[in-house]
Amino acid sequence: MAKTDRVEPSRRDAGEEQGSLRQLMEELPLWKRPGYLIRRVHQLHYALFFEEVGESDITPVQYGLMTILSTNPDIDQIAIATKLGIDRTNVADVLRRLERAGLVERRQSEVDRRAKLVRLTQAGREMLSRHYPDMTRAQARLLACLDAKQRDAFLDALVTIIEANNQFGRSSLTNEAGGTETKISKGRKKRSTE
Amino acid sequence: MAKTDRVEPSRRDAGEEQGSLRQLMEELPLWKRPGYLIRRVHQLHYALFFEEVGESDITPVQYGLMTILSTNPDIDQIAIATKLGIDRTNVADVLRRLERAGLVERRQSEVDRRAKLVRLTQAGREMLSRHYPDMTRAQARLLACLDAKQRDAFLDALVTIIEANNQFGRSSLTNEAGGTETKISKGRKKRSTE
DNA sequence: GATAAAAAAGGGGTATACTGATCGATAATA
DNA sequence: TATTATCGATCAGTATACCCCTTTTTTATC
Repeated sequence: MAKTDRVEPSRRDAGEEQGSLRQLMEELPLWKRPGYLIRRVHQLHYALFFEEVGESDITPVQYGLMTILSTNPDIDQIAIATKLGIDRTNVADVLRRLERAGLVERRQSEVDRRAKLVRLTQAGREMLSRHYPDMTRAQARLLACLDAKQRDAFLDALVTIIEANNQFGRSSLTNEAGGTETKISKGRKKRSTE
Repeated sequence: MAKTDRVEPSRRDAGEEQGSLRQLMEELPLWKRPGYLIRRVHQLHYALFFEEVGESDITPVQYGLMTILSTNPDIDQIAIATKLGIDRTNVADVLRRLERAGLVERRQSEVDRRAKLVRLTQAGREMLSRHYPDMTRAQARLLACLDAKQRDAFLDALVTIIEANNQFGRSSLTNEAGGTETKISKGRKKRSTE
């Protein structure tokens, strides 16, 4: 980690005033915080994905969304959000870009004129197939440093965490299974528009 | 096609046209893709962080940046980017918000007039201390579903992955250790501005 | 059938994150 | 010294991701 980057190495004694905070940090530095580590790994996956799939201008989220469409044609945007685990407004953004690229098409549902049903175009299906090996390679490279047992345990832990916490956030899966009203955005505090 | 919109779970047989793609997806569906799972966990951590620390309008990245400042006062922005593992342009964005909130202050370095040295204000230090328990609680809650052994293995795997892949992305740590010229944004493909 | 509740989509706003490019200051070299 | 290369910061642009709020349509209730 190399404590002394470019900044003067000896410059650390300026933190006198911090006092107890300093030792607080030593108890639980960044590299012990799961949230920090997960953010880093998340970014690494993005970088690997772009390196493997990059020239197609497709992002991991877009690929994931199209994966869902491939097995769920004519789905509406909220159902996509639920399955993908992202916010519904974000789904609309992603779909707009995919539609602009000609990879999906949206049309009004005749049954429910509020809903817009989405499906892959032929180009979308081809894109998905063509880059499937690339996507898989990106996934594999990310975990290449772990042996099979570690890898399984790691994926297991991720799934466990998601299932144990999926009541949080707008993108939870709760609104299809449990019909209680205390589900969406209940625990979120507002960000105070400032 | 277009029968049921809203898409019931049992509605999977509509994917006739996809053919081989469909079975491709069954081999490696979303829930087997580490990148997808990590994104979900990343978002869950954000949600938990906001639930615990939320009323302060502080984000995980901002808290992490201030944590670094607490042990590295008078650091420049590129050094922050290296330590935090984010892009340097993003550091500038985050700092701008923190400065606006009065939590950090920037001043020109006298030694190197290109550099702007950053440090916490008193308000920043207080904020960091005050919400330390909240932040810790958010971290703990995320992994509360794992037992101690799983937790250690999980954190271990995260660190392993980061260290094994840290040559990717603008936010890598490589440019301090290895002095070769092939380091930054070498493997990235451009996104083709469309 | 009229009214109220809920659902789907969209608009507006903000934060994170990265790319490419530029620009001023410093360092290294001719 | 003058030129060149590099470094730190910043700007413009884009994508992801979330919030709140509104509009339109549907469904449920009276």
